[in-house]
Amino acid sequence: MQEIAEEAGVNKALLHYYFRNKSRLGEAVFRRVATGMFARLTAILGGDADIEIKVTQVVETYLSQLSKVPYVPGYVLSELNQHPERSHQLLDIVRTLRSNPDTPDFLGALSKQLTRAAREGRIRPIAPDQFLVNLVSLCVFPFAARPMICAVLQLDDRGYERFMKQRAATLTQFFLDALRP
Amino acid sequence: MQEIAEEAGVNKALLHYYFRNKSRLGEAVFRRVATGMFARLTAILGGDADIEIKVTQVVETYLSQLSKVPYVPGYVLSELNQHPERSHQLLDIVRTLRSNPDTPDFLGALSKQLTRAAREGRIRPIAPDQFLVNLVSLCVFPFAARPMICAVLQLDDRGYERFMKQRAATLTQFFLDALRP
DNA sequence: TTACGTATTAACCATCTGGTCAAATTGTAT
DNA sequence: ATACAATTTGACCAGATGGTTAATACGTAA
Repeated sequence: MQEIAEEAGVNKALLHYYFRNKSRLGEAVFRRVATGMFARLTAILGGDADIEIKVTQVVETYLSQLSKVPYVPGYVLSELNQHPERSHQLLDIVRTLRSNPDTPDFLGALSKQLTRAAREGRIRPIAPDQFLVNLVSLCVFPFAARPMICAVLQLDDRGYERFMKQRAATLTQFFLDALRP
Repeated sequence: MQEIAEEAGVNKALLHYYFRNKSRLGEAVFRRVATGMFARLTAILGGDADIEIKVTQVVETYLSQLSKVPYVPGYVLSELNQHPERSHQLLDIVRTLRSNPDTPDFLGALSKQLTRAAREGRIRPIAPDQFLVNLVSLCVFPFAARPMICAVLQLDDRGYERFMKQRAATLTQFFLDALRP
């Protein structure tokens, strides 16, 4: 709390005045960050664009958005793994996202879209859950695991940057290739 | 330290006797866990099996191995994101893995294998870095992000279990489909 | 100006935490 | 049995940490 107060140029007691205690402050931060991380995803997937368009948009949005706040995935994952109560909060966030904007049931919409496209022979059949997790894994993991990737691939900062640039150029095609019938 | 000592059924001072201080203890734990996480990966990828076989083996090995210690990815990622010094340690671990066993330069081997298979028209061309990160993302992320997945997909423990079972049955094919020429 | 609610701070407290040390216990070679 | 090193412990300490409170500064409507 002391550290945070200093960083904010403010007295420690003021933090308690606004957030009551440390765990509530942590909750508020998590809520804000996690919401930002999921908002655009559900918005895109809940829309009515073609599945190929959606994939393209998700990849581009995530890679460019997270490039600006690369610490987000690592933070959210750490938080989720270390404080079980965050799971409930995330559930709440997802529920809010689902009701508030114009994305009533993005998972249901996605599901129908996938089965229809498969029936028409435009893509291979795939369970919507697996589709979603595959897509998000490929986009988010490289940010959360940056130090791991740099170590294994022996990249410095510039090397990682190059790697991510190449990724932005190839990931969409990779994913769509996997869906090809 | 107190908590750890109790869990180990031992006096707190004994931990300091063996590990000197908390950060060294953390280092030792990280070293052991991270080594276990990467050993099999480099062993498989450094071998001389066909690329399709390697993919199959990595997926199967990771999904079954991590199912037994599902906290590992989350722990390693958290550790890496919160303590920058872990990056150096991981680099050290990777270096050790690379020299000790019979996997001298698994990345170079993989690279040659991929370009050759692409030249022969057996797979699409793909950069080895992207290949590796794609594969690991798809395997590891679902463990690290379990709470996230459960929240978004609204799964309870049994639902997650079903999801991972289905994943084990479909992931290899998904990845190989992406490589199809 | 006064009055009053909001915002902000300094000082303080209880507790927790990592770490140390001297003493005690155990193992073992002679 | 003795000597000596390795192991294990209880007691203690200094500093850090989350949290509280009473007092002060600030904005603003009457």
